[in-house]
Amino acid sequence: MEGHDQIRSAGAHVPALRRAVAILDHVAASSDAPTLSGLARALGLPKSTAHGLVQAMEELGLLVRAADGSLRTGPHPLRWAGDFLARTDLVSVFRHAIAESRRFDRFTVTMTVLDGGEVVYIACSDASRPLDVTFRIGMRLPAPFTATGKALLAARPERDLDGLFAQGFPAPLTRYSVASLPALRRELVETRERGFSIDDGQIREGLFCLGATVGDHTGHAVAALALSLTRSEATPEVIATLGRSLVEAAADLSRRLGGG
Amino acid sequence: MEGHDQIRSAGAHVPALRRAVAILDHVAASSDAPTLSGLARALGLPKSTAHGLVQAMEELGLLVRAADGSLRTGPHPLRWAGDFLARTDLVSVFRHAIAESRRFDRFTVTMTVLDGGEVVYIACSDASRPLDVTFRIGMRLPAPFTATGKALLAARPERDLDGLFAQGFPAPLTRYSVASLPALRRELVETRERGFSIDDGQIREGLFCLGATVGDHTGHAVAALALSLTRSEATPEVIATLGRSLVEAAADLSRRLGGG
DNA sequence: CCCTATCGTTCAATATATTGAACGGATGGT
DNA sequence: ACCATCCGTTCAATATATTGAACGATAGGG
Repeated sequence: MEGHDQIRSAGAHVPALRRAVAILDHVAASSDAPTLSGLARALGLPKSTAHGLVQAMEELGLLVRAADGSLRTGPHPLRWAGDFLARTDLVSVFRHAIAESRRFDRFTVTMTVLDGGEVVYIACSDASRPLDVTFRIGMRLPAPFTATGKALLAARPERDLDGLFAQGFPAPLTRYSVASLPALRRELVETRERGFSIDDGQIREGLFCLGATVGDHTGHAVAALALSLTRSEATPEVIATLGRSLVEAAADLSRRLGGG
Repeated sequence: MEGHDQIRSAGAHVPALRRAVAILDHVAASSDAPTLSGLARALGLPKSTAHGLVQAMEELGLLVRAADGSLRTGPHPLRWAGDFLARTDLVSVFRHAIAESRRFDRFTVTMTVLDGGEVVYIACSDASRPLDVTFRIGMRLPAPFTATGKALLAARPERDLDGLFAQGFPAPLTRYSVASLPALRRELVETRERGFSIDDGQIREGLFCLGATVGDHTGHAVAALALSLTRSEATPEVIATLGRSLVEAAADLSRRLGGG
């Protein structure tokens, strides 16, 4: 179970906090609202321990309990997520540079940040309708398979990859998903050479995505943009042209964030 | 310090989690990124305890540490906030019913949920520009002073108010802010009679807001809308007309959520 | 240049959290 | 209607987290 090993790993501090995070992750990931006993079972927790945690989490606004006892994520993390988004100013900059400028009107453009070995979606400009940030906030996918994730991982020191995937490489989402850390390393070398990343059907077959990192005032990659098209549209000319445009757009966002 | 009493209250369980939440609240509320020693001091925690908590929170993606040691909120709560927003479907419904329909084009309309004794902003339609959800996500204000907060509190059982403000009534934001729980109760009686709430300069002088609750499929108030205008615009006729429209809009949202 | 103050970090002594066992209640099947 | 199963909850015995004292590093002021 996700996070389960993180709860129990040798030398891990503050187990109550780790368990609470695992509970929230589980509840957020569940399509059906779990009960206290159900999540205790799923996460391998004693019922009385889960009970104490859940009670505290309700008091803190982290979880909400329905009348039938089922549990849902509560409003309190909105405060932290809102601060995270406001602080980095990423979404505002995205809006100005991508969504409102109609720079890539024909394509879906998304922005993500890295969270461990996954990417989290924080902004989206959908070609078919107005800006739809909220739908995507918090959505996550394994970084190795996404264009933004590949761009962000390519910008990280090589040694970081061992730590990010020490507990196992994510299971492939399609038959094109990169299947191992060595194979991912080779892709990242290509990404650095090319200047932008490519996800060719690794998230969904037929979907072709380009990615480029956005740097902050220190130059560090803090987010990445991805542009999506269909595989049939992705001729070498189109890839080169859109890749260049995306890198320029990402550089534009970087400048707006105070980067070089 | 906010949350401080919550950490140490008699019978409080899971102190490590409460402390972690207090740390996140502090970091989210700080305009300057605090250091480990600074937040230990601010929250009355032993440095070694704060150190252990912060290290775990970094590992969990709850906090991010800059090169100079300063701390910021991390990306992980996005997952939970995103689930919370997606699950209730509130923002999507808001978008369709308010933002896209241009129902209240000349006014700012916001939507909040209750989190303890505060409201959290989850959507906003600003008269002067396109939908700007992300700017407001997580922003919070004391519920007693806001139009949405008054509407939500009016929909709660009377006895809940004692619990929500057991640890003290919030300090007024302006000279018009309601100053006590008994006075708030009287306002809520008026709110129920009128069918919508009024914030007359309690958040900011000169700002006049109307509020109405949005119910879910069970009929329970899960969010509230507020419409903002200036005090000079707020003649009795305008108040009556806009109040009615807001209640209708809120009922419309309720129907879209499966309510009566 | 030197000294003081504060930082982040470590670890064994001290303080406290966790949880197994048991309970009453609710639900569903026979 | 009754019984079995599972639920949420409680609490004292058991297991473990917390933290004071100390350290090396860093920064700023004299």
